[in-house]
Amino acid sequence: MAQARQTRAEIIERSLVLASVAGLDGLTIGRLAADLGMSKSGVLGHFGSKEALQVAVVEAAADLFDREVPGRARGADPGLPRLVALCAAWVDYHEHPPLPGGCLFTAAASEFDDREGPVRDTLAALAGVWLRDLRQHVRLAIGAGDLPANSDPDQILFELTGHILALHSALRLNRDPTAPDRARRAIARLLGSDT
Amino acid sequence: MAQARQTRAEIIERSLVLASVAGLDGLTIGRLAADLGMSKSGVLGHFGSKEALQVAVVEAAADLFDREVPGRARGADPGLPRLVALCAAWVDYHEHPPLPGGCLFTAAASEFDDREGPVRDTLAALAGVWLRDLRQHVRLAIGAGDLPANSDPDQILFELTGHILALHSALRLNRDPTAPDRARRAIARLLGSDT
DNA sequence: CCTACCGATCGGTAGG
DNA sequence: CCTACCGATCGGTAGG
Repeated sequence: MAQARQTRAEIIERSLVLASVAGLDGLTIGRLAADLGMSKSGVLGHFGSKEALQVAVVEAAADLFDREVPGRARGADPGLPRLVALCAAWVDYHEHPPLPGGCLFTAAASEFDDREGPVRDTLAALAGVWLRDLRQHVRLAIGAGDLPANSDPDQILFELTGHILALHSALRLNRDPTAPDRARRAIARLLGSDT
Repeated sequence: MAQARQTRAEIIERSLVLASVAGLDGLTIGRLAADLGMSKSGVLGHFGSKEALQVAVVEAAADLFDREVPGRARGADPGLPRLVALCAAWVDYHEHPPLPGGCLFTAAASEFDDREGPVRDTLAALAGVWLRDLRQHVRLAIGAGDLPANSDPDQILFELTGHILALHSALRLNRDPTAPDRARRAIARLLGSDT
């Protein structure tokens, strides 16, 4: 039914908001049902279990990320220009998060990194896809001479993710408004475009 | 009573282990009581509320961090040598965490960064103390000519915490054994001691 | 999608 | 520190 799909989309949308603030565990069927004016079993019927709901929420967060970050950099040429555009969109996404609790990925990764199961596996797989995308443009940039020939792509990715994680932490824990500019400066230095 | 203090210490010790894996919310009075062979009210009596227990656990995690990181760098001279020693101990602490779930601070900060209340306040205050300590040695290093005179101490701290957060993420989510060396390399480059 | 319900567990309290 | 208990809420199921 189209109606069922619509209801499912509404559940996911609300789940993204709740989970971004309270975490994927803090997201409860009861709270979700109350917010949506549904019964608990009505909510659960769309997913089967809380764990399946959590996986669906993580996948929806990935779709959101794809729209907000790669989606906004798609116009830039492959290689360094695309890498720079991706990083700019990535910082913007943290500076102006589409969800009230900020990047659901960053929070969920920290929440599930010590557990086993499908939620953790989904998070790790999606992070892998994103890093592979970035790595490709790092390699193209090196090949084009836009990054030093002796650059280590994985070292660049390591430091890049660090700058983003520092941004997330400085914004949310320290509420430091200078963090986005610090992240942009760090990234510019890393990618050699600070000249 | 000395016995009461001893019991409290045992509760905290067990709490550190449980919370490092399950988070400060995943830490429950019932599980704690069962593990310790106590009643729930016996556990709760030492703290008054779960929130007070969470604050006590965060403070105990700070004591642990102090022993493991600043405590091991205390022999190095103030300024760049101390800064380098602090960073080396910081990476070691993540590579060989004293708790099974890794740095409880990093996990708890992410868990509580969107909430209000004493747990969040305690976490933010302790992070502030640690950054102030680091900042002092960055400044001394600049004053001594061991870091460029035009260095921005807070930018260095931002990038430093990023490298550590990237280390935490790479170790725990990606289970990447090369992460500690990547963190050391990134830090060496940041502090100019990679020559 | 609903009502009605399950056993388990939550944080916390009363009273000793 | 205990027993005994509270109301609330958890994820989930039966049956429609």
